[in-house]
Amino acid sequence: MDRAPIQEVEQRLRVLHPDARYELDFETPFHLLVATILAARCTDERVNKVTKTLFAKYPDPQSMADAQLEDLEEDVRPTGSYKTKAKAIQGAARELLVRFGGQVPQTMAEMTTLPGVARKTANVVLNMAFGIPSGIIVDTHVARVGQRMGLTRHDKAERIEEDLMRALPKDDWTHFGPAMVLLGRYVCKARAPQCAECPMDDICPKRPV
DNA sequence: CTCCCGATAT
DNA sequence: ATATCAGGAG
Repeated sequence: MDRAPIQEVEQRLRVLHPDARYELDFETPFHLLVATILAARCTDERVNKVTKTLFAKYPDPQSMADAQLEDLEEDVRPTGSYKTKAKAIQGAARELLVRFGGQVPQTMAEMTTLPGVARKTANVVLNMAFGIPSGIIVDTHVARVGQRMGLTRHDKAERIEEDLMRALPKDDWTHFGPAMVLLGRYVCKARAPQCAECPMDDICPKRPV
């Protein structure tokens, strides 16, 4: 077997993680947008620690737009790339105010005009905050697991997403991403994949990635 | 392709 | 001590 049957993978993921959600804490679409921008090359766990205090200080686009950039930088520092990220979340907050009436836009085209937002971030917000099947979340976990299981032979997120979207009915898109993240984070781990305990073991070609 | 940066696993 | 992890912009 050189590739796992993706429908079967999704079926099993449904059983294992029926309510799979992205693990970023948020109360509003704006919070999820900010949290996801901060999640670039950073674990969700660390983002949640940072956003807890961040959202207490800056709960909405207006307060974040008005913040001192230096304060923002200090607040998001533990997530890495803090200067870039502080600028991105403040820039995004200002764009929301100026162009979208203070609301997070609900289309891929609009979302990806925001600083710090490409397809992965846009998909997280559109899928999780609005329930819009804009695409499939492809983060490092989905990419790695997808490659190991032979669900794609590409290594760029956008191409991987295309392969997955082509192979899966739209109804499965929003579930598949977060469920694959869980599989990747706890079983099909980057460093030491736990194949012996993997529910996909019998259908996985185990490609080296 | 390089740069942005910090935390944890080994 | 050092490798590895985690997306987007320019």
